[in-house]
This record gives sequence, C-alpha cells and structure tokens, in this order.
Amino acid sequence: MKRQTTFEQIVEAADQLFYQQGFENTSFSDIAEVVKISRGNFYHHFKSKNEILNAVIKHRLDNTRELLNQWESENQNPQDRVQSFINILLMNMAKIKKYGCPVGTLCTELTKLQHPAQTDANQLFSIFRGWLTQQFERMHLSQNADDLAMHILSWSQGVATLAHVYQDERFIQLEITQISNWLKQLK
Amino acid sequence: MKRQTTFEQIVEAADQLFYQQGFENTSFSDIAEVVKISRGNFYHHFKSKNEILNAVIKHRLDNTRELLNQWESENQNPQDRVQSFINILLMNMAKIKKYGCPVGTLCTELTKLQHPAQTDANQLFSIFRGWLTQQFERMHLSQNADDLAMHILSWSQGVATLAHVYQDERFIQLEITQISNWLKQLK
DNA sequence: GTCTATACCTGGATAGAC
DNA sequence: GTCTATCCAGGTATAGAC
Repeated sequence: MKRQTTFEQIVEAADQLFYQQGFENTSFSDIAEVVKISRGNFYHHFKSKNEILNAVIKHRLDNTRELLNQWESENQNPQDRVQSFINILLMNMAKIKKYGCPVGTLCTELTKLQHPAQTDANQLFSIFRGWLTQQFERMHLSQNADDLAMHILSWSQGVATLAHVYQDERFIQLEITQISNWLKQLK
Repeated sequence: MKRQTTFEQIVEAADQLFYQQGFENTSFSDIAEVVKISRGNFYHHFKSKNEILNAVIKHRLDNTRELLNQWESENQNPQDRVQSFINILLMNMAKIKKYGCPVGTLCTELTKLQHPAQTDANQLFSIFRGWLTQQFERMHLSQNADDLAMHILSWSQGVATLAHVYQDERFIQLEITQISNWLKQLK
C-alpha cells in the first residue's frame, strides 16, 4: 500500500472534517491534529484555507466522476444506472444519518457564506444532474429529462436532510422504496 | 404602532441575520449594526450568544404556531390546510431562492455544530410534522399519516435546497404543481 | 439601559530556524 | 519539508462609567 503524501493526507482529512463539522467550523488545529503536523506546516502546501477547500472540492469531483464511470460500466440499462444513484442513500445510510448529504450540506453552507468557491462546489451537484439527465434521455421519456433529474436529486436531498435532523434511518429506507417505485413507473 | 423594545429588536434582527448568513457566521457586530446599539449592550439583555439563539428559536416557534392557527381558521378541509403548507413555497419563493428554508438550514447547521440548541430547533420541524400528521389523519388515509407528513416535509425541503443552490425559482414552481397533484390524488 | 474600554481567546497567516 | 515563534484580526465576554 502506497504511502500518502502530506498534501494528500491534508486533503483527505479536510474532506472528512468539512463533511462532519462543516467548513467554517473546521480549524487548522482540527486538521493538524488528524494529520499530525504543526499548523505552520500547512502553508508549505497551501496558500490559504480556501485553497484547501478548492483541493477538497477537486478531490470530490474526481471521486464522483470515477463513481459515475463505475456505474456506467456495471449497468447498460439507464434505469439500472439511476437505481445505482438511489442506492447511495442505502449504502451511505449511517453517514447520512450522522452528517447529512456531503454535497448538499457543503453547497448550502458555501451559498450562505457567499463563498467564492460556491460555483465550484455546485459542480458536485451538476455532475450528478447532467449524468442523470443523460440516463433519462436514453429512457425516451416524454417529460423533460433535466426536470426528472432535478426531481430525483431534490428528492434524495430532502430525504438526507430530514434523516440527518431526525437521526432516522427508517425514514431513509421508506423513501428509498418510494423513489424506486417512482423510477419503475416512469413512462 | 407600538415601538419595539431593544430586546425585541435584537431578536428580530438576529432572526433575520441567522437566516440570511447562518448562525455561526453572524457576529455581535453584525446585529449591533442593524439594531444600532453597541456590542457591550447585548449583555444587559442576554447572557451569551446562545441565549440570543434560544430567544430566536422561541420567537420562531411562536410565529409558527400562530401561522398554523391561521391556516386552521381559514380552512376547514384538511386537504386545503395541507395546501396552505405547500403554498409557503410559493409565498416565500424569493427568500427561499436567496437563503433556502429557514428551518432546514438552521437545523442542519446546528446539527453539524453539535449545538446544544439542536433539539429545540428541531421543534420547528416537529410542529409542522405533528400538524401535518393531524391533517392526514382527518383525511382517513390508509397509509401512516406520520409517514405522509414526513414525505411532504422532506419533499419541500429538497425543493428549497436545490432552489437555493441553483438560485432557481422556476424549479420551485414546477415542483409545487407536482406536490399539489400528489396531494389531490392521495387516497 | 446604554456606552466605552478592555480582557481574553481562537483562528488564519507569516518569518525564519532547522 | 517540518518545526517554533509570533503577529494580527475578529469574536465573545466583562467591568465599570455615565
């Protein structure tokens, strides 16, 4: 197993902490504690905290693209592919309950902060949005494929938010069933 | 028109700012600027920032209860009452686009911060949840009324989140139509 | 009840030794 | 490449005059 560089370790740790505690609420001390480096050392790798955020977003974008490629290679049928999307609610249930949706909570926070990285972060949504739109287009649906993509995106978003606030896994499971049924009945 | 006390002015201003900028990101200076008092003066009215937050939550809870009472007096039919709930997406469209849902964004932030006021804030959701459950019960639906309440709550939550992130009012309008149709078809 | 002054702390950022 | 020391800004909170 290849050893991670300090740069990668920082990005990895920041990624987790931004997700678990929020961006603003995560300090250099928090990250330093995880990576086990001194605070001053950050500035050898990054110019500012915002640059760490940028690296984290880039890291997540890369991971997301990889995930979508995997779903595409695993399933030929667009409907099955969309089902893969729904299944992340199931796969990440424990984390969603604890910390909410990593995309939604980050984008919402940055939007409230009027943060310059806002548009970059929104790409995290847009990658899914575009990909879902493609799948719906291949299903030859009468409705606007982009509207369907937004619909399922916001549906999962609402589920994650409520599951997070109420710390309720059962609710996630209930809604997953409904989203799947909605998908099957699409014509 | 009765003049507001300083206490009320602080709560009112904090309420707005917490919504627009987030709780953590709002400083005493920000509030002081709006109310036009000095920073030191806060501590005559509140022991800490958390106490301001508590007052804001209480303020919102009172307003919410009043709103529900109003909906009840305006509509006898439970279905029409639920429609009133859906309509807040329409009425507050501009603000939702700009700042998201006031309940959802606050609760999500406090949950991430592991803030002690977390459970109090969740009451803001629970008031709606309980009230919606009552309405669905009166509609004599075969499904669990609480599940339906959670469903519509999370639906509106997802819509608010995506509309906020994408600054998209058209999407809100599209989804409102769908929620209304869902409500009408409930059996 | 409101103000000014100030204490105290934390967090981001810099300089420079090793 | 990593450390320590340090600076500076800002945020919460306190003391005490008016």
